[in-house]
Amino acid sequence: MKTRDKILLSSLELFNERGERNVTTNHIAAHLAISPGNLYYHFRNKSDIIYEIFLEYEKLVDFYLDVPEDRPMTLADMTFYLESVFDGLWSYRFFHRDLEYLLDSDQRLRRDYREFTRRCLTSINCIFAKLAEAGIIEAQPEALRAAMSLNVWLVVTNWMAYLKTAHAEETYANLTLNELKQGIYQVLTLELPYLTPAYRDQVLALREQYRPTLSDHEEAASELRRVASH
Amino acid sequence: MKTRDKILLSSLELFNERGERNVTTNHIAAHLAISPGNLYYHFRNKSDIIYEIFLEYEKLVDFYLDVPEDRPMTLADMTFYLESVFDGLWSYRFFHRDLEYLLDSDQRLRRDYREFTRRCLTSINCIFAKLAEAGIIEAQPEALRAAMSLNVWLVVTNWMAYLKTAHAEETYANLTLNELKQGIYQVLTLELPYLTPAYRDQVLALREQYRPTLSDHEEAASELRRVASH
DNA sequence: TTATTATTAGAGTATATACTCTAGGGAGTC
DNA sequence: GACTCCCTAGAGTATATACTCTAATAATAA
Repeated sequence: MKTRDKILLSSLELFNERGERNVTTNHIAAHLAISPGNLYYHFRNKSDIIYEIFLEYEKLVDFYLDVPEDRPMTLADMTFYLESVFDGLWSYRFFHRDLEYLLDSDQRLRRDYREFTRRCLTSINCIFAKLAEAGIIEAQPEALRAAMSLNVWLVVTNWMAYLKTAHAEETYANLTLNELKQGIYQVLTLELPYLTPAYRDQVLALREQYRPTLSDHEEAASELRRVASH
Repeated sequence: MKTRDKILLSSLELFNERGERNVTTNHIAAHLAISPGNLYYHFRNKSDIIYEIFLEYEKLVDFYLDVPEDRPMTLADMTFYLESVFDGLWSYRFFHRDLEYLLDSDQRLRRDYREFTRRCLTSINCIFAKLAEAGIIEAQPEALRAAMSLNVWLVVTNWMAYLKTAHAEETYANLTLNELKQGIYQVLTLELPYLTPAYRDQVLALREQYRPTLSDHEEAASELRRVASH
């Protein structure tokens, strides 16, 4: 693998683990066992690394949220959207953590992120529209659909912060993808009142699969203790 | 005013304006025209300043969200809760911005904040229960009410970040309290499907008062241009 | 082979940041 | 006056951080 790509990969890994604020360019270089000079040969500065990582993230989510198909939407599609979005969030989880600072230090990123948000909101809106067409949820006036979409966005992008600040017992490090996906339960809660009788039970069953349990966290905790005892 | 209080006040002001990450203890001292030594005479470190500010924030929100009354809840009460919570969020807006980092650097704060979140969620839950008792919203099973409360929390605590990252055209500095309160529109959107016919129209009218308009932002932008042209 | 270009090492630097230390001023008390 | 206690100034420090510079090495083209 090219050094440039290794830098991006390691940066993402370290950012996710420790938070962007706690990871310096020197850390990244040391982690790769390369010199700082080498890192700066490939990237002008830290912002450039972050920006490129954002572009990957953006591409991934844009790909996931693409709503091209002429066929009606199914529950499986909706599940796929939800799962994918939370996968993306997990893979680039450092990003939303320090978002405001990142956008303040890089105007390109601010501009691009704003457009990214706009596209995501449009996609969510579109998904709701197609869910209504498919008879899964009741059709709603455009204004309400827009407000609902925004609420979905808010819940999705804030779910991880909630887990890390309010839920995690020890440090946030032992957050798992499974716990993160319990955000799907919250998103489906938003849809609940709009479901058509024909699909209500199916969606309720789907939602039940993501119901938060204590077990995930307990597993993580006992795993930690196990590891620590060695 | 005592120096100690001045430090807390200035810190809050600077944190809110520029973000905690961009405000050093030296900045705070300089802003007050006191020496760093003086600042460190009153506070052991930066974390202690932040912690004390959090205690104020906590006290304020606990006060706002108190649900003591034996009398049934009214729409006016609900409006008060919503307005107050967003006022609090505004006054201490730096806090949620850097929340994760702050909690990572101060275990006391992490513990207290977790309890704080729990209390807030309980209050929201309680408010929903009393709204149902008062016949403003339909009664819901406990599990659903809990999930709804959590969604309200997620929307409320993430609304500002959304505005600052996705909405603001220039730097986030020109965010206004008015814009922030449009978050109430989003919260009421969550309640919409659960409203009883008796109150539906009233709540819709209330919600309409917080409908996002472009005007707030345009005003802020034109104000900026006016100021800049001098 | 030679010339050129791409990559890398690693020492080094300017700046910032959180925080310390010593000396002393001012106000009240004996 | 002398003593004490609270408060303050301000120079200073250890460390970290983003980033630079030069020289050398590997890869490639002529």
